Amino acid sequence: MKGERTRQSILERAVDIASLEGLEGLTIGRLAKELQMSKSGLFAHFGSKEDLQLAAIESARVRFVDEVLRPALGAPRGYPRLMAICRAWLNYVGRGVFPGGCFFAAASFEFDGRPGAVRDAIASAMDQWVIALEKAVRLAKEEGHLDPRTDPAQIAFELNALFFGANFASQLRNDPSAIRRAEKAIEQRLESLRVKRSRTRPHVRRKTA
Amino acid sequence: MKGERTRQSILERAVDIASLEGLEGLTIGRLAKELQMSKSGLFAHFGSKEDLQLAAIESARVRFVDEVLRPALGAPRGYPRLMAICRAWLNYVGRGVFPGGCFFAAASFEFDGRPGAVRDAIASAMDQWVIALEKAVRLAKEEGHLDPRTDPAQIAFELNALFFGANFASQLRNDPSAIRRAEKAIEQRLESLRVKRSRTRPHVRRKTA
DNA sequence: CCTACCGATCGGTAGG
DNA sequence: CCTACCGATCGGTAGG
Repeated sequence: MKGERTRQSILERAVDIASLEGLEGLTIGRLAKELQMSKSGLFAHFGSKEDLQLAAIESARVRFVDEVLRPALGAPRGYPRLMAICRAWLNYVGRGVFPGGCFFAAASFEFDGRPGAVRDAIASAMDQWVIALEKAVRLAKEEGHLDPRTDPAQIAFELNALFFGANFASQLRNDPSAIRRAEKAIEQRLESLRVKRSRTRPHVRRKTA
Repeated sequence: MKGERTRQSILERAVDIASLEGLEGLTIGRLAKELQMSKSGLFAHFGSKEDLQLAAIESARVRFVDEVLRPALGAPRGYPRLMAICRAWLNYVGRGVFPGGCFFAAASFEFDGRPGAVRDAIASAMDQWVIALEKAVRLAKEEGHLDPRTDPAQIAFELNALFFGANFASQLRNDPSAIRRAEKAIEQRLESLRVKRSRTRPHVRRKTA
């Protein structure tokens, strides 16, 4: 369908603009002009500005999963996969997957003070991401690569915070050492939890409930 | 002067709105309506919207210093003062110093993709803050409270990242454990650098240049 | 001449 | 996907 191709090209541009200027700064008129379309022609693909924002969030989520998370999930389960996810994230900002840095960091801080469906969609996407991080930590623990006392939710919180810190320093401050600093902090934090010698039975336990 | 009082009350409201809806979401008409003033009456205090935004940033900076940084600087130099700053920051989000969480976190992520004077002012305010954090770490090192190999810029980066992570989790995800998680991460990180026994000469060195 | 506003309106653009 | 529009609101300024 040509309509679907047009819709996808609209959303790709919308996501790029929103990563730079925010989901509210994304206006129909501006988007139409950049795409050399009429406002109403563009708008025929979406019922409202809110629908466009929601579709852009979903489009950004798919791009993030395809470009960052999925490739990293190819690494061996446990510590290597966890580090692969972290390195993939740090790479993703500098690589320009979104031109304005992390779309979701920008969207999270833009909408955390507003109610509504857009905020809920951003919160849901971030929940999925943090849960994916927790899972990677939990698997590393279950593989016997991390200290059994490791709290996956705590470590996921800390990793996510360091990602935000890297995005901030590299986007606002243009600090070329931002990525290295975050990488160093992550390596040191995970190393502090690492179990060096391999256990006889790496799978310590399975969920009982 | 009555004019100055009016200007200050405009800026206080402007800062509160901007912490919730962003510095671009802050509109003259809305601000005037909330203050029960005419737009033009309000506008007489500022030359342009950009001037209003710049004045709001400065007002927010003064509020932050008065409410967060200055009180913490009363703590004894070194490790106690560093921890006081960190605890003051974590307290500041939940205490509602700004109704939408940290004004500067929101502003940083809003403007990191735009050029101009507003972005520059936000970047400058954040530089001052990160430099204050670095100084607190450096003083703790010089007092002999932290490992002499401690890199103040690295630790300031990590602390700031954890603050952003706490703001994110508490504002967007309404996670009641956000502050505790950040506090735990900070305590553990600083504890890992702490020198427990007091030295004979706590002031290890002064800058030679 | 000043300040601190007012009601009304400027040229443009928003979402629809 | 278009032209042709709407009610409203945008940042900003007129005269009084």
